[in-house]
Amino acid sequence: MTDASGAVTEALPEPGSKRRQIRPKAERRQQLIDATIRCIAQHGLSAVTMQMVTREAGLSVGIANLHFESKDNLLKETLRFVAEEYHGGQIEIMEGGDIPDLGERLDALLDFQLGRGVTQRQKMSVWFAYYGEAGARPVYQKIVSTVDRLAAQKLEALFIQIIREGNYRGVDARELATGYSALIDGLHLGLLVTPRELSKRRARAVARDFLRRAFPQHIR
Amino acid sequence: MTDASGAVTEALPEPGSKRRQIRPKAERRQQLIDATIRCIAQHGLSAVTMQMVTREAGLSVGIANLHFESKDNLLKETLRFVAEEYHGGQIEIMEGGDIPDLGERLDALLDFQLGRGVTQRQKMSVWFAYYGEAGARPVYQKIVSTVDRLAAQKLEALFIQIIREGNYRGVDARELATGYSALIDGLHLGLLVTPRELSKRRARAVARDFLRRAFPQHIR
DNA sequence: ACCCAGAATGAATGAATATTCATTCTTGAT
DNA sequence: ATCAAGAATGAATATTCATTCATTCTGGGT
Repeated sequence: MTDASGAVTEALPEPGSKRRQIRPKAERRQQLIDATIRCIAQHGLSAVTMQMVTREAGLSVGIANLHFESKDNLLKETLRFVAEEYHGGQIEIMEGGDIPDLGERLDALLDFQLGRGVTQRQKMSVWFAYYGEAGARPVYQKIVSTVDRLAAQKLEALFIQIIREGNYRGVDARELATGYSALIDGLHLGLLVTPRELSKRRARAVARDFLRRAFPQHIR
Repeated sequence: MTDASGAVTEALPEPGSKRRQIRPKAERRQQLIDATIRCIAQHGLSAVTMQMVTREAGLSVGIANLHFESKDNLLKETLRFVAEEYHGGQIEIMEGGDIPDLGERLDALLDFQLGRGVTQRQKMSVWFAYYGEAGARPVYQKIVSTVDRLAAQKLEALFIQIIREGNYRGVDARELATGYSALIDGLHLGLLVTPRELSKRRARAVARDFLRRAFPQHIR
């Protein structure tokens, strides 16, 4: 620390800084997972290399195998993170202690699912990159299924409440929940693959229409 | 050909046969594309190698670069084939000279989309493997968009006919078409990633429900 | 002031893989 | 029979990449 400017360089590691920083394991893991997400989004899952990820994270190659045992494991943990972030967010809204009105809660859910946070190309890319491999990799299926099932149950429970409150007839909560989830997934897909044909705005309109047709008293 | 059984071995190349067969270019290309589809379905896009594909096709490694210039190109052509097969099939049904009744035509479409042909894990796997990479690969986006747009137009046209025939009110054909397509994509995804939660049977019920809610006179 | 546990580095290693091309083989025409 | 065109082969090559590990560095504890 013979730096003329003194101790100011301590807090933030400057961009060009080559100084070796020692940080706790948990922090490095997250840093690497974040870098992995960006790499997958930009280059595609099949093009991601360890060198790429560690460079993106501003770290050396060896570190990835220090904190995760292997590339395989890093990819697995990255999927787990994205899956939990997405489904966790949904579940929190659906349990929704902070939004008593059921119609508003539905709207908040829609906002989360097709709003800025999730719809960012980055996250969508990652999501579908893994889906693409899921057919051949049971590990990925398992990670997604686990969180998926819980979210599906919460959605069904919410729909049951709404059906009771609105006294809707001839509507099966379970079937509707399956349909709504599939619709959202399909819209994400459209936003990712054919962004020219499907704007975020229109995607929200389509999803809202689906809900309005099922629960006319609750939506709009 | 000193084979005791005579000239019978001529027609079909037997499984264990090492005899070099010369076939026209178009046939070999298709053979390689078919093998690629099977490999992607079984091992995932990112694990597919040229050796794997050519072995699956029962051919030598050099041949892939003879008929396609590169692995990249083989993958591109495989996507084009799958996309055209899927969307081509849909479009044929939607134009449907052979099915005059519009409700029946919708049913036929649904059959095709969630029936045995398309829903086979193989085809779905391939489909979504590419979707996963599409975020990072404009080439894939372009191939899919091209056929997708045409299918979307045909679907919209069909819905317009149905809306007119049924005199349905407050229904936007374009929006409904977007929603239906997204729903089908989402259901395919569910069948692929969480087959335990979503049976083919239930997927069809969900899609049918969507259509019935929009066009009650035409569906069931 | 000194130490050392363990965090971080990156050159080296070895395995995997796309692509090439000299050679061999097949087929249909002559 | 013979031949030429071009289809098919697969050993060899060059590259890319995950993983290892001997070494260096950091920062909190004493």
